[in-house]
Amino acid sequence: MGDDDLIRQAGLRVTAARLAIMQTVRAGDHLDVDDVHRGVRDRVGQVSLQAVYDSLHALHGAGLVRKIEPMGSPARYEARVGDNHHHLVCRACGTVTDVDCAVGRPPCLDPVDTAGFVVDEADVTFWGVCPSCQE
Amino acid sequence: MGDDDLIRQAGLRVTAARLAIMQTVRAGDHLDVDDVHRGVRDRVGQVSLQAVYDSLHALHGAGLVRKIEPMGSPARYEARVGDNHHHLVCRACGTVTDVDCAVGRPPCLDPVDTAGFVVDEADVTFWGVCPSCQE
DNA sequence: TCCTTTACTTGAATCATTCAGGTTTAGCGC
DNA sequence: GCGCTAAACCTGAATGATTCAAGTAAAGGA
Repeated sequence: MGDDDLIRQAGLRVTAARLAIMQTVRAGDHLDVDDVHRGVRDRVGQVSLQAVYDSLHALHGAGLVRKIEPMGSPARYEARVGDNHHHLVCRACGTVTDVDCAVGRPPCLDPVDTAGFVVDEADVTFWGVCPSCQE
Repeated sequence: MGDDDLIRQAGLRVTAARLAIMQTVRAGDHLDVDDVHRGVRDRVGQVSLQAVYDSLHALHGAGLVRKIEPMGSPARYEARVGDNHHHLVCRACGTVTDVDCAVGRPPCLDPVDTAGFVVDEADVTFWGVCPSCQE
């Protein structure tokens, strides 16, 4: 299924900007809003930053992109959705790397005591230093 | 050991503001900077907001307070440090609740493939709806 | 008690993100 | 294909947590 169908199926209108956002996010690696903006303009010409914010918000709401917000840095977006993967963030350079979960299945998805909460998402971030920053 | 010793031992100077911050954070429950500021002023009178920022930064760097930043909301601080506990955040009201980890020991602290990262912290946030917001 | 370093103060700046209002356009019904 | 309406997009300004800057005060070792 193409991006246009995915977008339409989510009840959103298909526009050149949104298709370009999907392509950019999919091709990139944990891009921030400016990265996405740049990628979109490379593909379809002038698009306002606000349109990128708005579209990312809509696409995120539809579950087509995932948003992560490592502490202290701007929001980043990725196209890998639905699976239960987590992130390694380098304290030195800020690089974000995907990592599958330790436990085979959603690991911490079931904390022993949920205190009555209805939990629908687990957001796991590992902090450390990446190989190239260890020197 | 009292807060003054903890602070001194971390190589920081002991001031009324910092003692008040420790007390406030310990007495409170995932307070944001304004909450801390208010609590500090209640204890020792006028203290600037920037002093609170600065001291929280220093105390956090020393490992005396923990900082959490749920996506989309201002930073919050808590006094429970060193143990491996995580957080439940309510999507509706933003309440933060402590939760011990599913696995007995640091759970996701060892993702199968660390991609060469030296991991020193795992930050786990569960998103859901709290009991009182479920109505 | 003195001195140096650290903490604190006031005031302004930064920057990601959001809000506001007006204009364009996707995509449905005719 | 034509027109309509809501959604998407635009420009421009505001917000708000956080940080920076430069000067003043005070902690704590000599």
